[in-house]
Amino acid sequence: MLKRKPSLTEQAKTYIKQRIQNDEYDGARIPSETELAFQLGVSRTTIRDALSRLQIEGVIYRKQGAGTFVNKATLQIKSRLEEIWCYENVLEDHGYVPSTRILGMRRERPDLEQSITLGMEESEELLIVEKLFLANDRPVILTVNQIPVKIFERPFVVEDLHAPVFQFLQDFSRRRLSYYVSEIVPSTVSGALSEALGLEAQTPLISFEETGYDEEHEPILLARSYFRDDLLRFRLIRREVV
Amino acid sequence: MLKRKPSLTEQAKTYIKQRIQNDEYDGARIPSETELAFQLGVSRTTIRDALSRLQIEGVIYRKQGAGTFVNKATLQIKSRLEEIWCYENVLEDHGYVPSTRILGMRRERPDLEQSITLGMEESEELLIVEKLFLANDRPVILTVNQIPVKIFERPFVVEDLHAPVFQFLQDFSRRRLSYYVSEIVPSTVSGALSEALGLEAQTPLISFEETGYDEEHEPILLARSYFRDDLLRFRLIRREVV
DNA sequence: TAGTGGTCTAGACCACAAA
DNA sequence: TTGTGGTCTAGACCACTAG
Repeated sequence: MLKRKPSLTEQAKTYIKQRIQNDEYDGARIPSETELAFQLGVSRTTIRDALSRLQIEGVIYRKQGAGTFVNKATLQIKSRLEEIWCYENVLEDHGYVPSTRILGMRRERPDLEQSITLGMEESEELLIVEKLFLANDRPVILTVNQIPVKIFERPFVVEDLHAPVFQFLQDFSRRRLSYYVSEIVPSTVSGALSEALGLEAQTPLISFEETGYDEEHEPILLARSYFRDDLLRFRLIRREVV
Repeated sequence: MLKRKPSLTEQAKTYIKQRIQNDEYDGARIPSETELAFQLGVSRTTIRDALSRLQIEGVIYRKQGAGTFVNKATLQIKSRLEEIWCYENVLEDHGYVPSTRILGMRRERPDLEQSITLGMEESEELLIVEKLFLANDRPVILTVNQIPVKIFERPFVVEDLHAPVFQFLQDFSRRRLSYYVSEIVPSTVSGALSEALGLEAQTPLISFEETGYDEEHEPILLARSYFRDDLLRFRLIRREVV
């Protein structure tokens, strides 16, 4: 019934997820693992693997002895904090048309903290990019990215910076962005920031202080992002342990 | 080598995690799955299951063809936002001695929004609890919990409110808190809040607006929490999809 | 090429929930 | 009691990495 490549598990996951999104399992109950295995002609282990991944995503939950169910509560959650990867998608999920504007690009020597965090020599330079994200042409997110110049292996122009950071790094450097460790910091807008985001001074807002790592778990970028929370809300699900 | 109950997977996970924390796998490389299976006298599937859970927790990462490695970058992260379950533990993780003070407890009629979110009748009442968390006797977190009175099945006194909410609900109601959906909201302190947390007015801070659900995915509590971010920082790991 | 993690199978038994 | 998900086994082959 299914073919190899992508993996059977991946295909099974997609199959089930689509049926959930099409509301084909009305009443929230999903067929049993044995039944699904028979339907797709794969082993129960493969189905269990697919369901486990959907469970991690929060799409379904299981009750021993009872069955597997669609998680209606979390189905509507748009931007789950842990899953935010590129802001364009977040804005789309909120129903906005995203666009970007490059406010500034320059090279600078890192300060002590930056050079330590990023493992740079003093003589190296940082590329600093200030980028504004707009939702339906209204400013919502301002990001400042700081990337060691030495990781680039191809030249680029300002227009290339409109692409999502991970895309930009993939295209012009030899390192790939794998994950961020983000710290949530409260602040208030002031000066240039209030102008860029179109907010009155002293408005409270949320910012992320982030370090981006590559697949080798080496830090490759520092970022600071500021959000207009009246246009954008972040949600997350908090559970007991794991 | 291992006995049943708790599950072999759970025991294997604990075994590996402890060895990681004791730094017994210096150089970051963990024995191969086959090797671990042999050492513990279980099947490779069991080991893989244990490792998968550790991977989800961010403790290890795997590279096909190369091996399994300790994730040094995330090992130091204290309060991962997704895993926050009770604030006492968060404070302990930060190295503080936690304590609590009940600032207020009263019953009120819910407003329209509250009654809709919690599925209450207009005639029902809400229990409202204001609780202050202290770290080494300094105020750090203020929470306001709102719980429908009808879910309680045993009487309680003010002292019982010092227990973590999930514990309190478990002991005195017939519903169990299963997870929160939290929204992150920026705000500034004012009035009673600034007094309780010992902050100057207008200091920016982070708050959570939360809805707590039971195991049946029915909402059972509303909460609002405010944090002093100079004493407490929240971190999270953001990855691509899942 | 050898060894690692990734995928997959077929089958077994257990724990739990609902009828 | 029946059927569900939870755990576990033994073994197979594939995809990838490193020496």
